[in-house]
Amino acid sequence: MTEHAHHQHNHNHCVKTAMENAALLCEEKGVRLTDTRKRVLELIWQGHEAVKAYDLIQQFSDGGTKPPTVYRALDFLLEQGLIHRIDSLNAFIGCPHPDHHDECGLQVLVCDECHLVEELHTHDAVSTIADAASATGFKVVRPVVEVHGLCEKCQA
Amino acid sequence: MTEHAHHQHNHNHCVKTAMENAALLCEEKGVRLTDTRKRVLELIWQGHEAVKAYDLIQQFSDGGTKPPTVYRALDFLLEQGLIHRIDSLNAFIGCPHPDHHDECGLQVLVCDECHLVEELHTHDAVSTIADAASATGFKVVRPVVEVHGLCEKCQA
DNA sequence: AATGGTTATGTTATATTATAACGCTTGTGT
DNA sequence: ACACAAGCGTTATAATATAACATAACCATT
Repeated sequence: MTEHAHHQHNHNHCVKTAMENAALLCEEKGVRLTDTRKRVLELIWQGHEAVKAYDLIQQFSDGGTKPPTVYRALDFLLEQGLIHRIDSLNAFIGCPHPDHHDECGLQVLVCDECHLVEELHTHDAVSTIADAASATGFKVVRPVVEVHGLCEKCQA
Repeated sequence: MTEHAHHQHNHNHCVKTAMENAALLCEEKGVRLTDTRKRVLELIWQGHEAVKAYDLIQQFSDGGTKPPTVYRALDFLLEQGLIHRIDSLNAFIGCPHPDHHDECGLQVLVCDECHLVEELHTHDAVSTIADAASATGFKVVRPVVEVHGLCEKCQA
């Protein structure tokens, strides 16, 4: 059984857990999880698919929420490690375990069909790459692995 | 000695080789390396740093070259494997070995200071990740590794 | 509860990156 | 020469993201 059985799960539980973790983490760090930030995080957690910034903006029911507001919230959430940015999609995804910050960088499987994103934590792989990098004199700061392909569902 | 001694090398040679390889490859594949495409490839090969699309556009001395022209050339060069797109930078880099298409996906070291990009080919790492991916039922199509950090020069 | 500093948000404008759509030109095979 | 496909020019616009400055909310200290 993998960490994420996406097929058939009570997603409300995912959202609830994520929001609780976020609240705790911000409490601990002494940073403020304001309404806007909370709202953006909730919207991102509507599913396990990566979400685009302008989709978030449109989902604000008030209709008056402007790009900078949302981008600022996204920046905050990124800084706190509550979400990740998927560069190859220009999109954002909730982090399921914002508490332990990752030594092995960000590793994600990205479905090209449905944009489902699942995290990996293959520590071996990244240390192999880090070694290769160091061998060339490069100082590794932030390894990112984005594996594109098809999720189980979309392999129909 | 690594593949790229960036510090002190005759870069004209890099460009020349790249252009020759490109010509050969296109010949072989029966696709046309037109003037625009050649020009864009040359401009990208002005250095080993990733180059932004709009910088390319501005570097066309005629001044009349418009975005679609350059983006079409970039699309062509990407399709032929003559360049790579660095998602985390929205930028492009020449591929030093467009002839053998890579089973281990794209792996690059990206300097956050100077945007120097160097390719890796750590086959092990990617197979480790691919295994982990397969274990979750994911079908890997295109693994991408972008390691951010500091190149030798920029570690001052 | 007033004061003042810091943090967060609102607002307007604009920068940056990329593509759609359409018509013309050029190349290629017959 | 002809027809078809591929490439390019041109205009407009979509999609993504940030700068700059004004206002408001928070909160620590008086």
